[in-house]
Amino acid sequence: MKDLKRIEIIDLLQGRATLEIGKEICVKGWVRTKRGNKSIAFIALNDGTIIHNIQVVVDLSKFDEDLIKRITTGACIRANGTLVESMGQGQSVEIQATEIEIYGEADVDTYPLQKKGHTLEFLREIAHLRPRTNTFGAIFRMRHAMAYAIHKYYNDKRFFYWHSPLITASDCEGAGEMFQVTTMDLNNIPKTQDGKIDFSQDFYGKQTALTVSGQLEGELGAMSLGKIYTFGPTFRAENSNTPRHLAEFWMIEPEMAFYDLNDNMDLAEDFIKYCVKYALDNCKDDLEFLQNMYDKELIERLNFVVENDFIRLKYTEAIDILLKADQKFEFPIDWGTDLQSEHERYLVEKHFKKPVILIDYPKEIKAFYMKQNEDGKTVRAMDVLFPKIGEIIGGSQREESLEKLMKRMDEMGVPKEEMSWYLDTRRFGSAPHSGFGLGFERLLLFVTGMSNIRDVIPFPRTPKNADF
RNA sequence: UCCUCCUUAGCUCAGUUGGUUAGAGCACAUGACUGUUAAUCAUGGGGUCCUAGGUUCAAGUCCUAGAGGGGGAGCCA
Repeated sequence: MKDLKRIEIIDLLQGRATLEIGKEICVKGWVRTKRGNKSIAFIALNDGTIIHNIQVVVDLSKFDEDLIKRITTGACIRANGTLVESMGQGQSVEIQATEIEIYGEADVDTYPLQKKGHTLEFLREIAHLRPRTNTFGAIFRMRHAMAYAIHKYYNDKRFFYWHSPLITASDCEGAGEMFQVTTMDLNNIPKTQDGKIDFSQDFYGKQTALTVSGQLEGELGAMSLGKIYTFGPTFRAENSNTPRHLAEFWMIEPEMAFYDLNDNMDLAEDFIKYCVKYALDNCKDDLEFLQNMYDKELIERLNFVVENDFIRLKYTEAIDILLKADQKFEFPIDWGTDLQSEHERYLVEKHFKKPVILIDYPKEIKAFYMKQNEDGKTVRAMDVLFPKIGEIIGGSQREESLEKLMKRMDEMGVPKEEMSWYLDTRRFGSAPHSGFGLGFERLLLFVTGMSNIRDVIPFPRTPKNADF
């Protein structure tokens, strides 16, 4: 078989390569469908570079019958052939095959992917094969594009990519049950004399767990490099079984010195709009597919978010709106308690019909590190609420006063001794600063139009599921 | 974790009041067709009715428990 340099299908279909009709080329990829009759076969070939397939046309009189028979849905092949203008509808160019090699067959009786008709639930059970479908190809290409857009956005704004540790010994990073990390023999756990677990014999010499947030270490970066962001995996051991929660997810956490809450909101809004705009500009084919298959208003909704300002609203004002709302809620509206999902949805989807940034929450329902307002009752927190997915960002201006911060830690029972490294930021050269966390998969839910977070990460980790 | 719904062929689903041999579409196999687009047409093979108990002359169908999954809620990103 002639040794030709492989051309990626995206280059064939989008004309990025210098190609001419009549030239002999080579493509490699996985067979999506094969159809035809006694004398001719059409193979739809996909190599993952783009959602569209290249059509390989096979004149059966020129090929061994057994070879063609072994080319089935899912098989991987290499094909040499002449690039020609298509005689059929549906594609502009196709390949008239001259030689075909099968890299790997896919047994028709056991290969689980078919030409049609799979539910997202079924595909979740074969997560190792689902990237070969149109849907998950589109989603994971977009996942990459969003990750790239995030790095580009912050790099262009002179933020530094900062690596907070994934293993941590502080158990007060924020809300959330933690996954313990240990090298101790669980069948023979060392005990101290008073019968407690002796963590001094563990790998780090103390009790450790996977991080639930890189924020506290992120603040150390901001108080030195000025503007940083983290972008890495985050672990929460909560028994959450919802379409919006994962036990292992990715989070982006920018942290900025000299930013007050307004600067923080400006950044959050600009950042999300940039990412959505990036998807619109760079993922057109994948977006159109997802729109056709899953969400008829997807592109319209993305454009709407890019073009319209987010509503900015104080918690207290939100309570007033909800109290006057012409709608019955299951849960009572009461100043001082956190808003329920139904309340957030009312504000975002019914009242404003726009993304909403809620600020100045009661201090009792927010974390210890948030800057206290002068009213003594609220803190400079902000939650960005999106239609369908709810909270996509949570953040705040941080309390920079050592005295106020320590007082709040005492009130909330946060141990100051273990946190002395954190308090040093306030002890030495403290400064106003702010930051937030954006759930990467929740952003992906929004830009892909998917409705279950397990479908926007290759191998979802949830309670009772760590397959693959 | 709570509420609720679901589990029947490889996949998606139907299955009447508890009653004979559990059906369809797609997929697959064979055949037909010189250009298909989820190709079409004909024929054919294919079942632990989620699991374990129970009620009954008789259970895919009713009851109990369990497992897995969906949706909603809580926790949050």
